[in-house]
Amino acid sequence: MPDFNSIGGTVRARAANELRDRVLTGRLQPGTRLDLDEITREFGISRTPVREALLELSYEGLVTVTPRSGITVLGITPEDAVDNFAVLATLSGKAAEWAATRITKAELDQLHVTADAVATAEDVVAANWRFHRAVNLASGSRRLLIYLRQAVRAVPASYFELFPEQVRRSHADHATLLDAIDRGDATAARSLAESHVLDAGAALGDWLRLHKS
Amino acid sequence: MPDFNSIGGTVRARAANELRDRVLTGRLQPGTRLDLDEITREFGISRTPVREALLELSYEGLVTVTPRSGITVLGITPEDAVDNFAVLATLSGKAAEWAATRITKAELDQLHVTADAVATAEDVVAANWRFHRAVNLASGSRRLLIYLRQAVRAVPASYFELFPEQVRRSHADHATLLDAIDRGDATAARSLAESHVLDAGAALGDWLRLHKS
DNA sequence: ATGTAATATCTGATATGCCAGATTTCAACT
DNA sequence: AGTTGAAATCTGGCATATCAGATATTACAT
Repeated sequence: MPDFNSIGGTVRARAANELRDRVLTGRLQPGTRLDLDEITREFGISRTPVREALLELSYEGLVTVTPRSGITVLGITPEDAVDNFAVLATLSGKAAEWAATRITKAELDQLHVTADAVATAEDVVAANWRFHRAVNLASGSRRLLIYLRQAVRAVPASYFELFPEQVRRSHADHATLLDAIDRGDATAARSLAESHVLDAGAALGDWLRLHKS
Repeated sequence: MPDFNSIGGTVRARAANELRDRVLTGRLQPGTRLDLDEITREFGISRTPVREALLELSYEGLVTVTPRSGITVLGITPEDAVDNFAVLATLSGKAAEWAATRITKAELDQLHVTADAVATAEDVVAANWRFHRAVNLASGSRRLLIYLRQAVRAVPASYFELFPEQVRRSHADHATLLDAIDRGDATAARSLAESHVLDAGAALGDWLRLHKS
């Protein structure tokens, strides 16, 4: 159990992260009724931050908050997780499309550096992350970034444990995507990015099928 | 000013709607610092629901809440609005794609009825709304619906005042989209839905350019 | 004058108490 | 036994007070 009173950030944010993780990993099963006061006691904090954390999760579609009635875990089924990854793929495609036309010279140079770093990085997952983030940022769309962030948050954290394999396998994808952005080929960039992320989603699907008890 | 204590729904939800509308219509300009207590006084409610409403807006990217420092309006520029519509178009495309393959017989029948209703409806905007909503629901993706809802919320309400024109003009689009779904042609459905919504976004762009003083 | 550190202040974050709508219980009635 | 409705209860919503981090101010030293 995390210590909600000594780490940085707001208490609400930490409660939200912890609860989100529990839902995404299935430790909180769909249909479970949540007791606000119980969470309050467990976390050793007051009701307000817990309540606000759960409201945040409700905006993300992970729980339902029925006014003066109760809070229920909606959860995320394996199908939901795959669906969510498909949406993430779609959004990533749009980001790459825009990046191809809107990217600045400076951003492009930096993107090349970031891409090269993936190959030699200690932490491949983190490096891969930075590459995709750089592409997304290059889209220059504040709105798109909002939706991307939310879609990423709904990916079960445990998936990333097997991600290194996936990252290495998809190394060539990055090169072709970067090339498309270099050429300013928006259509190709979109299509490449979308199928690239979709592949990662398929890997998640395989993993979930293997792990369903 | 709305009466926050007599209408239905939670006080927080009404405060959020009012504040969101003010941001989207530009009555609250980007960069404006918000005073929690001032809003509290204006709305005649306490700080908790106002605070939670603003947190909600922060998740939508409309304001930034800096812990123990201040709340600032991020707002949505005309470019953001068009971008947002493009994202909405992308998501709608995905919804149509899935609908084409996943729709049930019953849903398909109902969709035809809903589509026909647009032509004869009193309130074309609402009827058009129901059609698109029906397509989105037919996608069968809970996750996608979450993102669609959020993208729709970021569309300036005032845009819908000129929407009847737009709806009538795009009537033929619905027919071809419905046909694609009938045939189970996912690729066509996606492409048609996306460009259809994109057209509406272009109309919004034109309108914004005309109205920028 | 300028940089710096102590302090006053400002602002949201959190804790707590009370309230009201929703739900359940249970008893009176048919 | 089935139905209805009133009361008890359960649950989150809202109000309010206090707290703590961030920021601005000011006084002091250089």
